[in-house]
Amino acid sequence: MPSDTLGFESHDHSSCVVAALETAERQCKENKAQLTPVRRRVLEILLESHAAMGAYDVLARLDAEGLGSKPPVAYRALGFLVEQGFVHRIERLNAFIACTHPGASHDPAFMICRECGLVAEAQAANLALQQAAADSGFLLEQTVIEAEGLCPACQAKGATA
Amino acid sequence: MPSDTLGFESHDHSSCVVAALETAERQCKENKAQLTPVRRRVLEILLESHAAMGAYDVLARLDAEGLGSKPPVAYRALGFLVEQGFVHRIERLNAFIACTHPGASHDPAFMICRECGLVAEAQAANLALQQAAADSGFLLEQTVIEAEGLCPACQAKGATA
DNA sequence: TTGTGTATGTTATAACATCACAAGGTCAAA
DNA sequence: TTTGACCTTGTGATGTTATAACATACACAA
Repeated sequence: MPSDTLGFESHDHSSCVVAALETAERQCKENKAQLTPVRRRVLEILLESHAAMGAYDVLARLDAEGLGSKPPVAYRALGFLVEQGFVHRIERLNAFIACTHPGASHDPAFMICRECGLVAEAQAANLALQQAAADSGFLLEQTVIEAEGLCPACQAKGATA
Repeated sequence: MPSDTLGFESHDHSSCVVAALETAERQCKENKAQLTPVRRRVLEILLESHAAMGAYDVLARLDAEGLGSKPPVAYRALGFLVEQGFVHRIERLNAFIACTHPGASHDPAFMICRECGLVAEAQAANLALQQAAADSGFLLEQTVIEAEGLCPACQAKGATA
């Protein structure tokens, strides 16, 4: 039973991958969206590591497997997965990460370790921001919340720079 | 007395520019940092419009004025201004914007109008995120909070797409 | 069988960002 | 006054991220 870290805690990774893929399959069926081989494979690749990956890293994997070699292939698949909510884009890193709880309601926040690159997903709606938006009449459609800092492991290692 | 919008409300723009420049000058003196001509001009350019500008837009202005034509010139000046806290980077837009209240304590949040591109800066510390970080042992150093939606004016215009 | 919609393949290019090295300027220690 | 340390700028080359535009293929229904 292999294990990895997620949300800075260890978890059963193989079952988490399987569950995420099943959820994606089910939700695509419901939405009449097609989880094609490329799209499915990209989701698998992102699920393998819970770290954020750049589009070109994903593309390199696809290329090695003969699934496509040109940027649009990766960007289209990633775009689809983001649309469906299976993958999130991390603006700060220009990178993508598989969603930790697909299907669940979504206003995700991310904690990014600047030392090891691990990214944890949290639910953290920003009430103060919602208040500020309401006060100024701004119609809030989507929010990006990304925190950078040190994960517990890297703090323990005494990393500072 | 010219006026422009900021935070989606109108304000006295010329006095706001002057005040921001004065604050920058003062703070640089205190920090023994040099507000060189290029750096000062970049800050002025960003202050002119309260919209976010890309590094290459800024560079085009510098080039037109004979202050530099190569990307590093713009990126260095912007990097300096961000470091000093006079300018913020908007990750979502890969763009930069002059700080609305330089000198004040900073954990800024931004509201970005997807229709007209106007950006308002708000103070909106995310308590839920701080709680989540504390719970998981993550040391939170910096947070990016960027909301996208429609500003009051664009809502009034009936913009939807 | 033809049209329509969705997905993919491919070329080219746009947009954003940094590296590496040279050159000038200021200022203080020698 | 010179030397060296440090900061800033100039510049060419390159690296990285992302999309436009157009062609092709395939599936399914009219």
